[in-house]
Amino acid sequence: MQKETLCLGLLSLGPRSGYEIKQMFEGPLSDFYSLSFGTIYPTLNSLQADKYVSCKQHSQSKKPDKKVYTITKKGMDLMKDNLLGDASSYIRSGNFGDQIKSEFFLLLLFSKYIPNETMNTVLNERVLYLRQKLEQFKYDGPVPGNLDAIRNEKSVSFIRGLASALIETGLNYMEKNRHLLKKKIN
Amino acid sequence: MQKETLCLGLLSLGPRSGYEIKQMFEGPLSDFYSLSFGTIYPTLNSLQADKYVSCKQHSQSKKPDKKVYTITKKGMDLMKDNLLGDASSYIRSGNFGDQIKSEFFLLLLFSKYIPNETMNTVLNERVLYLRQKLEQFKYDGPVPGNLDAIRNEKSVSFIRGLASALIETGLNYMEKNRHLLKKKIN
DNA sequence: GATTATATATATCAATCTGATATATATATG
DNA sequence: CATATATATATCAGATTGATATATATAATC
Repeated sequence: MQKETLCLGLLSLGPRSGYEIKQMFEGPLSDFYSLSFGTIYPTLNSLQADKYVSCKQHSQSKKPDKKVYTITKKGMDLMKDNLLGDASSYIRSGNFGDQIKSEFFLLLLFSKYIPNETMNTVLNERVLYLRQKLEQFKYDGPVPGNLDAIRNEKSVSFIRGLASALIETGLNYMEKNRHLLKKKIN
Repeated sequence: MQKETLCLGLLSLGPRSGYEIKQMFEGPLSDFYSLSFGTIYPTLNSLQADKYVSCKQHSQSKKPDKKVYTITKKGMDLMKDNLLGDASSYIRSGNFGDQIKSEFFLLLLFSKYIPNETMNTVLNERVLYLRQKLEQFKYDGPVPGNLDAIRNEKSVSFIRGLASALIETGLNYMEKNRHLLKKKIN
């Protein structure tokens, strides 16, 4: 999916600044996708130049102006067109997997060259992290204002349910099978 | 993990060409990590220049020479040092998650702007893909020669078991809950 | 039998993206 | 009172990808 479509999609949930879009990537979207500031800000500028979004500058005494972007009708149209195109490309591509870079799995793969105590800590920290993630996905209380819209999306309940189920399976598997990883060669 | 450490780690399983390393990323490693030719070839050249690997040129009548790299003692030492450093960094970083870019989840997220029939195909193809993946992870028969070594790593049985469990959970969840995604706004 | 597609094999590079840094201030923490 | 973190935008060197070039063998399709 193009960065433009993704930014428009997030702005379709309500007006937002670049900083707040980044917060969505760091927060609820962090397990599925991310873009850096170096991509977000130039993308918003180019979307504004082409009238896909409008921008209101909120001067905040002494802090840099907060630029709040609102998606336009033209922007909504482009977003829908692009999403349909992206879905069709996804289907045609034959590539239905996700792009993953997992430091954790690389460490597992080469674990025989890593001291047992170190690998133990790696596994313990991963388990702790997953437990935290599980809580996050199950948590149903209030969230900060700028993250509220995404939380209320219907598709997001489906995704959160899926993520919770996957993490629970992962945790159970690791508890039952981590003894298989003992013993290093060197 | 640095690309150098990763390439050395794969060469520690046995001598290999750059092309064969790429095949590992396309095959058994594809769900955990990947590097492109544009990264692999220059990395191997620099590892060779610094004597971390040696290289034997197998001239094959009319095809480009196959350059088979073998990890040296110096290379094994660097690999182990780096792996220990990487594991320690992983622990200290506080960042225990994986880096993921999932076109599928983005399409789910914005599914209300995508026609029902299109999303249906997206979900069907994803399910088909996951069923295939599951078979792959459970398959215990013979694999092509250059992929044999990684298959026989102890840690890989742990990883394959985990992956199978996760995919099964994902498939079950999607079967039971995909009805929740029906109905689009537009 | 001819053509097309796929596999083997390395190499290079424009375009893209990230991670770091710069700038400036407010607020929380120790 | 000093330090760290959060808000907020912007930029860019360096790293990475995805595409392309080169060359041939083999398998599939027509």
